[in-house]
Amino acid sequence: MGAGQGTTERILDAASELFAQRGYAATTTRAIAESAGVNEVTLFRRFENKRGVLAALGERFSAQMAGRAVAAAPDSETVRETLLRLARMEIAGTLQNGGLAIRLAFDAKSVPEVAALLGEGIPSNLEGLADYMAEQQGRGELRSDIDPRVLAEAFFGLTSSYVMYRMVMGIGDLPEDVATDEGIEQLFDVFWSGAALGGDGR
Amino acid sequence: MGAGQGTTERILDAASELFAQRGYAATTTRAIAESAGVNEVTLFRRFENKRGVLAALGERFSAQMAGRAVAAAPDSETVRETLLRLARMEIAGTLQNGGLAIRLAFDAKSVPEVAALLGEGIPSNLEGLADYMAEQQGRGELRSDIDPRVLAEAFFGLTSSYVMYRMVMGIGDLPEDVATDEGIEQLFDVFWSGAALGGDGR
DNA sequence: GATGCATGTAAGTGCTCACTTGCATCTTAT
DNA sequence: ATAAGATGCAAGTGAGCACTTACATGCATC
Repeated sequence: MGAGQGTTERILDAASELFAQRGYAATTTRAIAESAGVNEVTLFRRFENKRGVLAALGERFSAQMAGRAVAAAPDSETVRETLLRLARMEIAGTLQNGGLAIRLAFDAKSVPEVAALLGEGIPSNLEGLADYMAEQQGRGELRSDIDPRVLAEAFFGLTSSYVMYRMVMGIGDLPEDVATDEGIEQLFDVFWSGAALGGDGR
Repeated sequence: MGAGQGTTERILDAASELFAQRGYAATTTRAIAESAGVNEVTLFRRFENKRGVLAALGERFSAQMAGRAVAAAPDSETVRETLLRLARMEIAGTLQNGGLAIRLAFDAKSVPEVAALLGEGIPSNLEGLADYMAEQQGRGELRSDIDPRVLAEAFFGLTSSYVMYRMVMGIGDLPEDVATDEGIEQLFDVFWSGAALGGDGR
């Protein structure tokens, strides 16, 4: 095949799946190549080295993530709707690449190149959401007796552990359609009822 | 030193810390030995192999866990108190061994021996808590419009991601005293206000 | 049908890792 | 003092891994 295009994609797909399943360090280049149905040498002709595969994956990843900011909330939406939508996006995005982000977040502590790739992604996401929470507290939409960072942590804690349980630890069923799944709304609702003003008489 | 006793403990302590930080596969026996201030050969004289260290760690671990059931709640406690106490115990226990359990839960998918060690630990914990939640729903202590398993998942999701952020990903400050820490109570309170009956008019 | 390009095959290099072996040293109990 | 047991040290073995090199094959285009 002269289809040099598809080869790169197949390698990245295989790498994404294997990294997510086993982590970066435990995934061999041989396994990636085999899983992509490609010779190992081809992998090294396409990418400078194993780290290069990870880097390319990172670019593809952040391209997908591009539209995922809280900021882009239409005015017509209630805060509850915005956060539920964000939760579904968060879960869908993380599920889509097989829990890759969560897995890599774990690897980051032991694998320097992973840390470099992930960079400030997660902390800054957390901070961004905390800012949003604080803003909504100011507007009286969220209870103010709780640190906004705690609210943000609770939010991401629920979404990330939702994916973690299912993709990494194999606990619980995968949702058929993230956009409409009942269980996700229930889980979100526990958070929301706890975070909204008026929920607890505060 | 003829103190053969302390040596084993020091090796296990070092292994626990390193496994938690880097994961099982990424931790070398050399690093364990060095961190324990012991020759690598000594490690292999004390334990049959690397897996043996993990197994010994597992026994010590489940010994510590022994008293950590929800069931042991005194009658004088409210449900809120019981769950908060459980949350603090959960967090303290997981922090104490440096996020080891969470880290190993991740490794389990790629490292068969880790999976064998962890066994059914986490799923059964989840189920046990779900049973408790269902019971409290029956007594009118918790809102009934949410699947008890979702409540259990939300609970463990918050406690485990609390530890995950701090120990594994290095985000946020470590609590000085888990038993009294304010942040933990706030985080729990988000869950509680969302889970309790009457919190949301349901 | 010749040229170029992507891929496959086979073999190998150098490194790190789990784990071993042989011997010296130190501590403790007798 | 001596014997026994725990530890250290130096060196090595075999396996797996990332990555390389040299060469052959197939598919397009001109």
